[in-house]
Amino acid sequence: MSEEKSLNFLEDIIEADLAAGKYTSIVTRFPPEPNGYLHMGHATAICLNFGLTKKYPGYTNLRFDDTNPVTEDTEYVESIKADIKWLGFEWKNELYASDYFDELYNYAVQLIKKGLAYVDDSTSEEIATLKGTPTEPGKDSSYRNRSVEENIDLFERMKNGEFKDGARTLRAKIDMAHTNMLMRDPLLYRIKHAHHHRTGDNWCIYPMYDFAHGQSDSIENITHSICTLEFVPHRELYDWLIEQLEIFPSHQYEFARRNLSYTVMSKRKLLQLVNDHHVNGWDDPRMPTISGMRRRGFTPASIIKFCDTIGIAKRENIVDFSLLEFCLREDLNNTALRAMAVLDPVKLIITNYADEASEELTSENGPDEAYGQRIIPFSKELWIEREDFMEEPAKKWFRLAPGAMVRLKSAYIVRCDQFIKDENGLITEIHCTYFPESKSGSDNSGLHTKGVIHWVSAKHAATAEVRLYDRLFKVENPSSEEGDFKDYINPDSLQVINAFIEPSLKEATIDKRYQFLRKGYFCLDKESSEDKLVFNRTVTLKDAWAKEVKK
RNA sequence: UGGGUUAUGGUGUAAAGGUAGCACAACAGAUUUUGAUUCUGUUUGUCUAGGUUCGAAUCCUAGUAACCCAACCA
Repeated sequence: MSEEKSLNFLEDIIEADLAAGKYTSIVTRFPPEPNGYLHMGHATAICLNFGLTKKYPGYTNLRFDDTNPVTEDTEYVESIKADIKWLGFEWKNELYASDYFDELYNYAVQLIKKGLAYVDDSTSEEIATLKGTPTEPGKDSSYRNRSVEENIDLFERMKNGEFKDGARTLRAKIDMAHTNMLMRDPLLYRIKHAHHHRTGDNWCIYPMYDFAHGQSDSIENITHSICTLEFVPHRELYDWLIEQLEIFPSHQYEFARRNLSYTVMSKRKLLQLVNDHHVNGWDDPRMPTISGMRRRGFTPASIIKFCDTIGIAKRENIVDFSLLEFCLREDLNNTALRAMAVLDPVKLIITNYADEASEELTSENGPDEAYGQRIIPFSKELWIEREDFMEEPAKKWFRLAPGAMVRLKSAYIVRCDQFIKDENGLITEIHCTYFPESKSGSDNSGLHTKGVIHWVSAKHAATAEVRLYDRLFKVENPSSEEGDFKDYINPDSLQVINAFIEPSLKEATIDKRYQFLRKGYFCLDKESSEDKLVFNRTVTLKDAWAKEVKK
């Protein structure tokens, strides 16, 4: 089972570290901020961090980066945990940056005592002005040279709630002329009289990302702290703080976040889609959120396979949506139950079949024999797909057409004798004769058809609402187009129809996936009820005929 | 007039001086009681210009392009 696969750059680093004896096992962490729902981008990070400690000795912590109480909430904590579990990963410890608030405070005092941090009374505007720009150096704040005693006193009073929000900050004392903007006396603590989802009202000062993340990594003995590319400039500060505090040296490594074509992947933009009601909530099946994809019918296996296939690197990228669909179909093809449903019905009447007769036919349930068989009722009047009939057949057409024969899946071969149109030219009935000796499994008719179509017995059919989803955006990269990304929303991303389904589908359950023969993969939606079945289309089947038509 | 990161087919990703490979997509064909699946084959690539070398995606020099950094967000 030793399939040779080349290592990505992080695996290279880890194998080198392990080989050099730097570590005997590794510790990674997945550090979401509990201020929104997880999306496909997070899934890559999850697969990466948890995948690494599956492959190499060690473990992964789940750590909520909850240092900004005004945006964070327990609701998100719960959804994040549920999503990770659903993907099938297990964290070693459930931790919170807020668990370390006392330690972080002490670290800050330590820095002050070393003369490496100071309390600044400047306003946010003043700080911004003094910061300079990427091409111009900044200037020192006039509060930069306060004494250690004064700083200790002020910082303690900040903690005690003596000052209003924004009145003062604690800053590291590094270098206001540094070429790296993040080293120009970065803010370490700010005052926020806000209720925290875990620490309540214990604190009114909260550490900034840079003073919480690396220190939390260190406290947890994280060996490989993996984040996305935009944090590259933070690494210098990350290392500086660890060095000055003389704590466990965690190391930060950065990879390029994955982008998916025809969607957006930033929390901010996803939030807009929800707030402006372009979608129906975070778990709308069109959303690239984990919860949306779950509802849509994606399987954990397909998502993990996708993450694995696209790999990991440091360059800009937009992954083809079709690769995700490929991974999805591959998994679903092997696992989905088969059933028949007619989404756009037209009636087919078998003229030589007895009016009141019906019979029970059998059909395979899945991709192989292990799935067994099920019974499907057959009768004189059937629903078939409107698009499976062509009045004037195109070249290479081998479905139903006047005079043409086609196999009804798992049933009989029929020949179209005539069809009926209404006053608008819409075909309402297709009349066929069937060949009794062509019954599936005992066919001795000698007939042969190239086309096979699905059907549902009209008098036995159940009905269901079916939601057909398409890509959310009309363009590959909505964020890089001119104007607002919302201008590129696909107005036809959701189509709701009513379908006729075979009766066995009334027993469908929400944990199962179904292939509606020739139409795609579907799953029951959470809004489904006994009175009204609702199915989501997860993804269509590949359609070679549709391609033929395009030509 | 700064600093950092990155450039390999349409897309993603390998190749640590020695045959540019894999997957998706596209195209062609075979099989098929799902125009699905499966199978076979084909097309397409090393950012540019120089240099080193028997040999360069890889090393050197000079360019070019894209992305990130001036939130009391993470």
